[in-house]
Amino acid sequence: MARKASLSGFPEWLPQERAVEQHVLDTLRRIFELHGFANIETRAVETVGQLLRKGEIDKEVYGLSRLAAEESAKSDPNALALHFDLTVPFARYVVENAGHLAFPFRRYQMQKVWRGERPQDGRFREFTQADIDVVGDGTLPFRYDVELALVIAEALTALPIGDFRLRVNNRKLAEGFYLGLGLEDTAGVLRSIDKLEKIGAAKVAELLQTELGATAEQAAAALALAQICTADTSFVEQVRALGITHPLLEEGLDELAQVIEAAVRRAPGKVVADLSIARGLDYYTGTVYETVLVGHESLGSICSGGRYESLASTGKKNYPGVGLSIGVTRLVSRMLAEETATAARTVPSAVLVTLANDESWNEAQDVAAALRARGIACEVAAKAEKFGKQIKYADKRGIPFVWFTSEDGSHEVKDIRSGEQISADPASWSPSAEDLANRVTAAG
RNA sequence: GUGGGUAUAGCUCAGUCGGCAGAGCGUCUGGUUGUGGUCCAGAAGGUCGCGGGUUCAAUCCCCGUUACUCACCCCA
Repeated sequence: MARKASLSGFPEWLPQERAVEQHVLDTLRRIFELHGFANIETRAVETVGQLLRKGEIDKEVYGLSRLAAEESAKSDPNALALHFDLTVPFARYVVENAGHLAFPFRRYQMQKVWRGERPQDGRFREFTQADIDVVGDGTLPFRYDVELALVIAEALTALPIGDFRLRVNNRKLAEGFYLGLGLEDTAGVLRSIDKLEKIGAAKVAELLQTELGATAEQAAAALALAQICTADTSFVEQVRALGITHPLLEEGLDELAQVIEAAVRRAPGKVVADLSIARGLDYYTGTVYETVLVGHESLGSICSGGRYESLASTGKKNYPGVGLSIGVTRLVSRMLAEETATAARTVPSAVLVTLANDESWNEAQDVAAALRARGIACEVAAKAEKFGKQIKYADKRGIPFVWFTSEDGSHEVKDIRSGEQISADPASWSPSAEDLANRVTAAG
């Protein structure tokens, strides 16, 4: 069902596909709000200076200029560009509105973002992210790192996407371990470790020795750490068994253990401690999260995030935060391609009100109005075509019910899936709960 | 940004070793004086991605270009 877009990387869905995406967004919204997250929306545009504050990914950023504008200096920090994620705009928003927000501030945000990447399966240039973050004024209790993992696990469980694994690591743990091991270039080690799944342990060991000057023993220890992956807190013992000590390592072990301990109770089987998770560690300062769909690991992470010790700051003030971002478009594109979930109809209508003759249009509108007044989505046929055609109109759209009104004013409604036809009253008839809305259901 | 593959009907693809362009599915119309999905008949729909070259002749060969696609990079 998933089709190629005319412009690669800028996906557009058919109505039935969009229904699946909307179901995902509705579900996420419901779960996030059940956990008390408030919604905000930020503008699509930020200044270049704001977007590049943290890093050097400028080649991924789409600039914004008038067609008539002169070729202006790209380095102009006041030039405008489309946001490439929702975290950077959120950080700006927090600083700008700090006086109006109550901290810790928890928000969710579901918007399009843009990245000038080479598109591929599951990778887009325009896509939707659904973020939740909590940001504190000055300090933010670690407890939120635990809570967010649970909220995300609950949200993903509510989606018709099959099994997933929320893999959690902690940068302090990894960094402390490498420092205790005597490897100073912790970022370099992490970059190498990140390749573990792709190139294998032997190649990574080689890389660590040739490029980072590690000894064979140090490389082996670093690899041993990365290969630890447990569904409970037993990773702590496994790390200690490697015999490395460092204050930062202890702190990281304690934090990660808190997350896993809570997850074992509240989201059993969904969250694992995976010490090979290294991505994004550059900007994160503690907990890091990454999520894969079981059986679709090659799709990459569908939800990632972590702890920033200074998500935002202004002079004296510092705002630490922790958050995660769900790649809605990536997730939906795979759901559509694999048909793990499908929408029953191409339109919201549950009922098509037919016309017996062209003069009965007003009466048909009365029927439709009575149904709509009770929350039943319906539409009225435009022409008094043969009933066969009117039924076909409904069938092609997946509309389950067709309404007939006789000249004597009596009504009948037909379920075109079963063929069953019964007399009905527009003031009281209702479809079953499943047929009321366009249901999105997981494939069996 | 680097490297490989592909480009023919709305979709999935054939095809001509250079000589008027094909199938299946889908779409539309009719077959039923009114209750669909089957069946039958018919129709519409293509500058063979775009530009140039070779040739009597190019959708086919050559060059360029654009788009799509896969891998790398990076990431949701």
